[in-house]
Amino acid sequence: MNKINEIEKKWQNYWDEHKTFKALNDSKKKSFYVLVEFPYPSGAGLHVGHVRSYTAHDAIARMKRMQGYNVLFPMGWDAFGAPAEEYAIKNHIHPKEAVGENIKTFKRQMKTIGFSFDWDREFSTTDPDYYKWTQWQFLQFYKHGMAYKDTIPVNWCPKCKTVLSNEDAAGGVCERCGTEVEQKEKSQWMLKMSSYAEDLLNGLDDTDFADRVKLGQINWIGKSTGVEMDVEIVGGGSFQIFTTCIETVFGITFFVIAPDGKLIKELMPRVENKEEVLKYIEDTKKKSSMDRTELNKGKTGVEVKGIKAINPINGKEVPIFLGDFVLGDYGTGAVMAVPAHDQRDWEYAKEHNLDIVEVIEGGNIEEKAFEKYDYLGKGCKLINSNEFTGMTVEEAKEAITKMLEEKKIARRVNNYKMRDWIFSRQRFWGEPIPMVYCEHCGWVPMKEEDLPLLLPDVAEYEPTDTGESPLAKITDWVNTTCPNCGGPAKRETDTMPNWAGSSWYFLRFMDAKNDKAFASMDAMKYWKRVDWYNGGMEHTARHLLYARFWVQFLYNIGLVPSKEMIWKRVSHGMVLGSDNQKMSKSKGNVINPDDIVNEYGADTLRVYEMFMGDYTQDAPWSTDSLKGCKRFLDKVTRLKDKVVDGDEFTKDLEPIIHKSIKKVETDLMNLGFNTAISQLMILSNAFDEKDTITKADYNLLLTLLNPVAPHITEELNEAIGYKPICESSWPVYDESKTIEQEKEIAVQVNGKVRATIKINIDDSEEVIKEKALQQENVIKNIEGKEIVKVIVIQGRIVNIVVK
RNA sequence: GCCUGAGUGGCGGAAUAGGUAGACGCACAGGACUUAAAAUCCUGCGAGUAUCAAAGCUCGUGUCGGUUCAAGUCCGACCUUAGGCACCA
Repeated sequence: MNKINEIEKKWQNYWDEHKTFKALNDSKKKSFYVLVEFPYPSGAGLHVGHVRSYTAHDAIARMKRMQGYNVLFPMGWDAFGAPAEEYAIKNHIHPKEAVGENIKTFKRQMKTIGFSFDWDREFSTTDPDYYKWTQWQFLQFYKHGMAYKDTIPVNWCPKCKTVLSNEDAAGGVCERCGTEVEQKEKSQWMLKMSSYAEDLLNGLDDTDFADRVKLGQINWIGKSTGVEMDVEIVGGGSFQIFTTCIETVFGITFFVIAPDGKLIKELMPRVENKEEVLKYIEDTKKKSSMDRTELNKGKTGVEVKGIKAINPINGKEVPIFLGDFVLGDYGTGAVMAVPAHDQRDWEYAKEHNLDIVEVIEGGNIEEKAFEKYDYLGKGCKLINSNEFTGMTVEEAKEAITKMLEEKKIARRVNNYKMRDWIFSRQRFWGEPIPMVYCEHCGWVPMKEEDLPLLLPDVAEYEPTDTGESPLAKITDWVNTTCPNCGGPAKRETDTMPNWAGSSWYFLRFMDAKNDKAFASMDAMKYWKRVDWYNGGMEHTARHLLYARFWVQFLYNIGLVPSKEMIWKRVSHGMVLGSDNQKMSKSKGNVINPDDIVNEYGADTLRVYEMFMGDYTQDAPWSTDSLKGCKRFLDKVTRLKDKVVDGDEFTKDLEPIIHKSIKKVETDLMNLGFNTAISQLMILSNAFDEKDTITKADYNLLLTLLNPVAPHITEELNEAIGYKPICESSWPVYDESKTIEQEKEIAVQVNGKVRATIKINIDDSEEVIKEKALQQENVIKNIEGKEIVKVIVIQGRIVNIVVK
C-alpha cells in the first residue's frame, strides 16, 4: 500500500468510526435527499461510469452537509435480474451466492473511493425483508383492482424462454440476448398502468426533471388526441375507428382492421373468404414483431370479402381489409384509410389497387400522400368534402367533429401508446408473486401476514421448455392451500420483473429498517421527496415511469405523502474508452477503477472524472488527463510549504477567494463540475504566485476542494491544525468582495477589438470613453472618420462606431 | 419519418442575460535546475500575413443567409453526427 492509499484508508476509517455520513430521521435540520441509482451488482465490478455519477453526487452531498443540511445519500443493490440467473445456469452457482460476492466487491470498491453513503441504510432488493414489501405492495395493486390476469399475445424470447415487456423487446429483439422476439399467447399478470397515462403526464408539472427527461416521459406515454367514430356494416353491426385526422373523413376509400384484434373474430361467421382470412391471421401471429414493424417490406393484407362498411359521412359503401400494420391493442384496432393523406394508407392502396380520393389541396398525390405533417398549420383547404369544402383544415377539423358529435356517431377521445405493464416473468430469480390459484376460488391473494413468500432454493435454474419458471418444478412449494377456502391450491410460479424492486426503493431508504411498514409516513413526510435523483439516460424513460406510476398509485391509496416523490432528475454521460467507443471487454478498452485507485489514489480518480468534461455528455477516458489531475493535487499539497500563521485571508487574495466560493458552490449545484475544478486550479495558481499564504487561505482552498477530493484535503487540513473539514461549515462568500476594483476591458472600433484599457470600477462613462479614445491604435483606426456614437457597456466593453 | 441533444485549436473542453472566442487542463516544442533521469519551474502554442524583432493587419466557433454598434450565443434554411421513438391511425 502506497502513501496515498494509506492516507485515504485513514480517513475512510475515520468516517466509518465517527458515523460521519449517517442521516438522521429525527433531525431538526432541513432535509436533503440525494440519490444515485442503485446498481445491479454485476460480476464485472464497479465501472468507471459508476464512479463518475457517484462522485458528482457525493460532492453535492458533502457540500450540502457542510451547509447545514441533514443529507440522505444512500446506497443499495438492485440484485434480482436475468444476468445473475444466466450466470447461475452457466456456472451452477446459486444466484444468491454470486450476487452476494458481487455486492461485497462493489461495496469494497465504493469504500476505497470514499463515497459518503450512509451504509446503515443499505439493503438489496433480494433481501426477504425488502421484497416482503414489494410483494405487499403488489397485493395492494391487486386489492385495488390494478392487477389482473390476462391472456394476451406477448413478446416471447425463444432463447431466454421468457416473456418480455414491450419495453424489453424494443425493436423486435430481446434486449438481453438480441434474439428475434416471437408472439405467443400467455396468461400474464398485468398492472393497469394505462389508466394512469393522463396522471403521469400531468404529474410532470410537479417535478423539476430536465427537459429532455420530461420529453422522454411524454414520448413514452404517447398521447394522441382525436376522434372515435362509429362505422356501420352493411347488413347490420358496427365497429369503431380512431383517427387524429377527422378532416380527411371524405377521403375514406376503405377500412383496415387488425388481424390480432377482436373485431375480425366477431365478423368471422359472415366472411366469405374464411380460409384466406384465417391464413393471414395465422401468418401475422408467426411473424415476429421485427418483421411486423419492418417499414420497407410493403403493406400486406387481404380483403375481408362479403362485408362492406358504410362511410358515415357520405353513406358510400367501402371495402374492409385486414392489415398487420393495424395493431389490435391500440386505439380500437381498426382504422379508416385515407390514402390521399396518409403515406401508409397510400402504399396500401397502391398495392391493392384501391381508390385514392384527394380531400385537401396542396399536395401531389400522384407521387405520395399529402400528410398532416405537410398540411397542418399552412392554411390548406378542403376539397371534395360537401359543405366543408373550402374550409381550412383547422376549421374543418372542428366543424366535422361537432357535426359527428351531434349526430352521436363520434366522440373526442385520447389514446396513449403506453400499455398496461406486463408484470410476469417466467424466471426464477425475481420476487415471487404472492398469488395462489384455487380450483374453487380462482386467483386468491396470499394473506399479508404470511409475507414474505420466500423464494425457495432450487437445484436447476433453467426455465422449463413450456416457458414456465423453474419454480414450477418444485412441487412442494407450488402445492399449497387456498387462503380463502383451505382447499388445495397452486402458487403462481411467475416472478416479478426486475423493474418492480426498483420502483419504490427510494422510499425504503427513507426508513430502511422499518419492519411494520415499507416506510413510515412520518419518515416520508420528513424527507418529503428525493430532492435530486441521478441515473443513466437509458433509465429516464422506463424506470422513471414505472417508479412514478408506483408512487402515484401508493399516493391514491393514501400510503405516501405526495403524488410525485422525485423532484429533480438528471442524467450523466457515459465514460467511453480512450478510443471513443463504449467500454467493453471485447474491445479491450475497459478501465478498472481499482487499478486507478492503487496507482494514483481515489482523489485523483475523483477529480479527473469530474474534470473530464460536461457531466451530461459522454466523455472518453484519457490517462494523460488523469495524470494532469494528479499534478494538480500534488500542487495543492506543495502549497502547504507556503503556509504561515494567520486566521484571515490574505488581503489581495480576497476577490479571487470569494469568487471561488461562489463559483464552486453554484457550479456544483448546476452540474458544472468541470468548471468548479478549473476555478480551484485558478485559485491554486493564484496562491502559488504568492510567497506565503495564511492558514485561513489554505483551509479555504482545502474546504472548497474537499467535496471532490475528500481524503487529501482532510490530511492537509489536519497538518495545519484545523478541525476536520467534514465537521466544519461551508464558507460563505461576500458578494461585494467578489468584485475586482480594476478591470481590463476591450475597446472596439466598428465591432473590432483595437485596444484594451484598464478601468476602475468607479470610473464614469465619460472617463472610460475618454480613456478609450486616447488609445494609440484606436486613434489610428478612427482617423479621418466621423464618430457616429460610442457605446459603453459598464465593466464590459467600449465600441466606437465610425463612418 | 418524428422528437431530442451535439458540431469551437493537435485533444478534453471554457465562454451566466449577445459584449476581448479558445478559460482550465492535456499533448507538443524550447529553455532552467540535475552527473543523469524523474519531479518541478519558466516561455511558446487557432490559421495566415508582416517585421531584425515587435506592435499591427486579415480570416476563424459545421454550411449559407439574416437581425444588431456587436453573433459561438438570437432568427431562417440546410449539412453532419449521437441518442430516443417509430406501420400508434
